[in-house]
Amino acid sequence: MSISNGDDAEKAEGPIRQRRRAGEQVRMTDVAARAGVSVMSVSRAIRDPERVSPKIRARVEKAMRETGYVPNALASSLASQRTRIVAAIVPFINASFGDTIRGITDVLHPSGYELLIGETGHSMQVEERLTSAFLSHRVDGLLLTGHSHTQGVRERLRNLKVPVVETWNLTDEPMDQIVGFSNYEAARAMTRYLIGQGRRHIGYLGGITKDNDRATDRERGYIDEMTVANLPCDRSLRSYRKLEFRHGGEGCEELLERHPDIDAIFAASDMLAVGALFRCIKRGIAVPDDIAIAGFDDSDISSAIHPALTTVRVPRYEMGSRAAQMLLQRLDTDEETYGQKVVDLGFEILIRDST
Amino acid sequence: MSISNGDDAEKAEGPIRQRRRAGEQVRMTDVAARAGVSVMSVSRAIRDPERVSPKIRARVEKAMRETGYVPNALASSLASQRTRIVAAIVPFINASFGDTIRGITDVLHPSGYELLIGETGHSMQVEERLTSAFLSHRVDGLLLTGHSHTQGVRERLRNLKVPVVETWNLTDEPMDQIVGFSNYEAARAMTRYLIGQGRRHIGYLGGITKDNDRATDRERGYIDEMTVANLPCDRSLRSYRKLEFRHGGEGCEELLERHPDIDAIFAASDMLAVGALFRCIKRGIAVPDDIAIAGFDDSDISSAIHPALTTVRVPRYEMGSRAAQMLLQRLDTDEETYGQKVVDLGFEILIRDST
DNA sequence: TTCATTTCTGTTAGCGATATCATACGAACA
DNA sequence: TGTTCGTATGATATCGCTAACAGAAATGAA
Repeated sequence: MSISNGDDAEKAEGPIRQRRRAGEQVRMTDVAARAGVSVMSVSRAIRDPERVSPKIRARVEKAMRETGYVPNALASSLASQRTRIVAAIVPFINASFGDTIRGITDVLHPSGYELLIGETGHSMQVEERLTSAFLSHRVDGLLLTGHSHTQGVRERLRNLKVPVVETWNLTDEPMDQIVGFSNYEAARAMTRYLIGQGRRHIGYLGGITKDNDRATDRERGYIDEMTVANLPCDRSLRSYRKLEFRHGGEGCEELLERHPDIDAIFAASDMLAVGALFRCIKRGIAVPDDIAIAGFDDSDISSAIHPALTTVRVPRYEMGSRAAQMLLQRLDTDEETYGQKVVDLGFEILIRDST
Repeated sequence: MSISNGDDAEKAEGPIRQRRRAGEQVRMTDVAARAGVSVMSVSRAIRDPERVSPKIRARVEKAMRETGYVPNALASSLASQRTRIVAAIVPFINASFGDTIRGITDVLHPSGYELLIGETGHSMQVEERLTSAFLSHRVDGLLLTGHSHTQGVRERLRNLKVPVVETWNLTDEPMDQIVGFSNYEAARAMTRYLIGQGRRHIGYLGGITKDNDRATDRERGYIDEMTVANLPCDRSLRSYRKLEFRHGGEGCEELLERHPDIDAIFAASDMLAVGALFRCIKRGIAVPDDIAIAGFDDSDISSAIHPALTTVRVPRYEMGSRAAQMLLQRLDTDEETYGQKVVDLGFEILIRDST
């Protein structure tokens, strides 16, 4: 029997491996040591303070303060299999979706969730890339805009069983749950209103419909209502543009050139409507006397301009907050307690001076 | 020496513990088994395909496809000590900061980074909360708006040694790095221009300065330039509002009431400027003949309205893309290769019809 | 007081990847 | 053909935390 000496002991331990560690990072172990308790007590003191004695809680809090401990959410998520992160994918980060995002965060933050935001630029390909990235990060839930997605997105979400809430439109067959309003019915309602005002030659100024179910449904609404009223709505009466002011002006010109006798323009976005309205004014066309102009979205500007814009109010903020609520209900309760699959928050036609 | 038998072995293993595992989640081990290689080969095939033989690469890719493997970024981040996530904190998600965010993601995404976005609503308290949350998630870098932050934020960032780039303003003493333009000089330049146009009674319509260095600096710029020119700029000539259209109208009324002889309004945001402009038109005040109106930001609408708005163009998109580049340069190179601490992207006075 | 419960606290084994080192395998050269 | 060196692959020990269980302490009932 040999008495092991220093050398042997070292050999027995094998080669010394040094692993890169973040600078001065304080771990839970360090806090535990300092507080003279086990790591589990620290973990509990942070996550569920009610379940440790006041004495331990106090010592842990002191130790955390003294060490400047910042919990590592990665390790926590890996061990607990939940990240407390929700991802939202929107076509564009602008004032409209900004309201929706605000609705989402106003609900998520108080519950301790963070929000990852992705912007597709209206491309389904990008949406698919973003989805994959977010799933890699193991988000607890996903909020999507609209109900048209690639097959790849659908499969991946189904496989990983991530709760999904779609927003900004309705459909009978959501991937999971959907909350919004009927873009189709809203467009029909506005078209019907314009017709009711005696307008007969109504042009449509819409968003680009590729990869965009909201734009598609709004256009369908316009076409269907015009068709029912036996009024013309052929391709020459419709112009598709990106949703920016200057494109509203351009689209307006295009319609006027093709149909000088047009007596109304229904724009599927306030940006386009305002662009068109300014263009009409600049060209000396009276709004609403010569041409009525209606928008969609009730953005800030629509009530500030002169004449104030007739438009569709949509529940931008509510779609976000409600979607987040629906998600949280499923994440924070143990069973899969579904609410309704489809939540219709409605819309409202706001009649102002431009029609 | 005892030979261990089955029983002993079982005893040594202790009680069997079942741990909750996510549903059908495929792990790297599963892919490795299916491909008949080690996990490290799978890891390398994913992260650095050049370093495995084409044969292994092909087998791994096949196995990944067949199993529908989705890499777990949490585990990866925990082991590698990098998340490939960058966080950005903005005061508000609107079109302006939307451009900046687009600049950021356009740079981050191609490099495989994701973006976490936080919105403060112009509250430093919220900024502090968000910072803590993001640090918990061990973001690799942080992009902040402006250079005024709470002491808590500064300490935490210093302790954890997270690279930070501030944006949308300049200062000689950034926390780390800063990229933007001088809000102060821009406001001075615009004020100087208005004075040069012969305006003498210039009102200021600014953002709320609490917790907002950009708003503060713009106001300082206006005041300093007016003072140098020996013109009045006392408190009664200044109105502070939230940056929305309707507040522009209200602010305009307030200034007109207090100073009916005002001959120019310098608004620290296009929203306010446009609101003021519309209000003037509605009240029959000629712009620019009776009152000149200047804005700040060159937002979309400023060139669409009539008369087109004189404003300050600021590098919204570039501030985002450049900030992200500066961050990536430090994250993706091994040494701490700093570029400049302060990057001035400049601004531009756009003279249009409203002045 | 004694025993059965309930409440707290601690021990241990992962969570799913990557870093590090060890080893096997060829190619290149003498 | 044997040796050397560089590259491709594999084994294993973490990363920092929490779930699950076990044991200790406190509480209550008899």
